[in-house]
Amino acid sequence: MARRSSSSMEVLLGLLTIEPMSGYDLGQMIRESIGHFWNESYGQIYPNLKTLAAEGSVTSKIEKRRGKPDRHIYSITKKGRERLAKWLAVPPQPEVPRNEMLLKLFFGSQVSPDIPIAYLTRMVECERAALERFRQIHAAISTNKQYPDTPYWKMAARFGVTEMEAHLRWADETLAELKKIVGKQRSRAETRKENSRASK
Amino acid sequence: MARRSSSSMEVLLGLLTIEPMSGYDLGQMIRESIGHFWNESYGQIYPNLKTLAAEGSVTSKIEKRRGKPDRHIYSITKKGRERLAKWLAVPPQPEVPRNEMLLKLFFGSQVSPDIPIAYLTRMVECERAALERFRQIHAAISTNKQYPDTPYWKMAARFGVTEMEAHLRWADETLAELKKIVGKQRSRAETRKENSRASK
DNA sequence: GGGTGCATGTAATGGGTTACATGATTCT
DNA sequence: AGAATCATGTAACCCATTACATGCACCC
Repeated sequence: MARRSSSSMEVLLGLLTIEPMSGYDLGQMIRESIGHFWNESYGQIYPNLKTLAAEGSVTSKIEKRRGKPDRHIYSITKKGRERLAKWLAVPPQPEVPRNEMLLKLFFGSQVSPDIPIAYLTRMVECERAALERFRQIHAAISTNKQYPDTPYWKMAARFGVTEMEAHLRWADETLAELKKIVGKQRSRAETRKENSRASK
Repeated sequence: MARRSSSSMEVLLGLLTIEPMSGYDLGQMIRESIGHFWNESYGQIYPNLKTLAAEGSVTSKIEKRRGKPDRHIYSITKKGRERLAKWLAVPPQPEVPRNEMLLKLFFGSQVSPDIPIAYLTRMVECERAALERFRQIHAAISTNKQYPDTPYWKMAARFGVTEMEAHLRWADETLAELKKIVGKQRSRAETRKENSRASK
C-alpha cells in the first residue's frame, strides 16, 4: 500500500521496550495485543529485524534449546529507543482507510437489499464479539499491576470499545432502514400483481 | 498492500452506473463523494479503465473539445454491471485497518504526554470538521431528488457521523486522562524539588 | 502416522503511490 | 510572467502478503 513512513520497524522497537523477544514472539504479541489496530506478517517482521540489527537499533542473542529450534532474542538498544522516540514525536497523519463494506453499501441499490442485510447482520455478530473482547482487555489491564504503559494501553482499548459501540448503533439503524426498503419493494410487487390480476 | 480481491476496478464500475464519465471525473468523484472511506489515485484509475475496456466491462467514446484536451468518456456495459453485481454479492471481509495514531498512543509512555496531547488536539479539530461535512452531505442528499441510490448514500454518510461522534467522545475522555498524567508528573517533580531543597 | 505448534527465513507476486511528462487554457 | 486547473498517461519504486522451504517435538 506504500505508506511513505513505514512504521513497521517502529512497532517492533516499541514492543521490544516491554521486553526482549524473538521474531516469533513479536508476531504473536502483535496479533494478541495490538492486532485490533495493527498487524504485521512474518514476511515483514524477520527482514525488518535484520535491518534494525544492521543499523544498531537492536542487538540479538541466540538462545540454544535442545530439541526445539534456536531462538534469536532481540533487545532494543539506546539507538533504537532514540529512533522510536523520534517516530513517536511525529504527529500521525490522518489517513483515509479503505472500507470495503461502506463501498459495497454505497452501491447497494444495484443489488437486492437482502445482500447488505446479510453482511451487516454478520458484521453485527463480529463487532459484538469484538466489543466483548475489548471490554475484557480493558478489565484485564485495569486489574493488573500498574506499569507506566498501563494508562496508554487502556486508552487504546477504550478506543475499541467506543468505536464498536458506535458501529453497532449504526448497524442497527441501518438494518432497520434496509428492512423498510425491502418492505416497500414487497408492497410494490403486491400492487403490481393485483393490477395484473384486475386487468385480466 | 496486496488486497487479494482488488475492488479498485469495481469502484469505477459502481460510479459509472451513476453516469458516463472520464477518468479525470472519476478521480474527482472518488475524492468528493466516497473520499471518506475510499480513495484511488490516477496511477490506478487510468490503467484500470483500460483493463476494463479491454475485457468489455466499459466502452469509451472520445469527446473532442477545441482548445482543451480530449476527454475519454467511459460508459458501463451489461458485462460491467454483471461484474459489479457479482462483486457486490461477495460479503466484505472484516479487515483490520492499520491505525498509526493508536499505535503511537499505545507506546505513549516512551515520550512526554504533551506529544499525544498535541496530536489528539489536532485530531479533534479535524474530526469536528469532518463531522460537520458528513452532516452537510447527509442533509444535501436528503433534500435532493430521491434516486434509488439515495438511501444507501445516506447510510454511508450516517456511518461517518456516528463514527466521528464516537471518536470525539473518546478523544475528550482520553485528553482528560492525559492531562491527569501530566498533573501527576508535575506534582512528582514538585515533590522532588522540595525534597532536594529541604536536604540542602 | 499425521496434524499442529514452534521457529526462522526467502522469493514470487501483486497492489498502490509518487513522480514525471506533456500541453493548452485561465486566473492572478 | 507564473501558477493553477484540465486531462491523460507511464515508470519507478515501495510495501506487504502469500506461499514455500525446513525441521523437530508433541499429541491423538
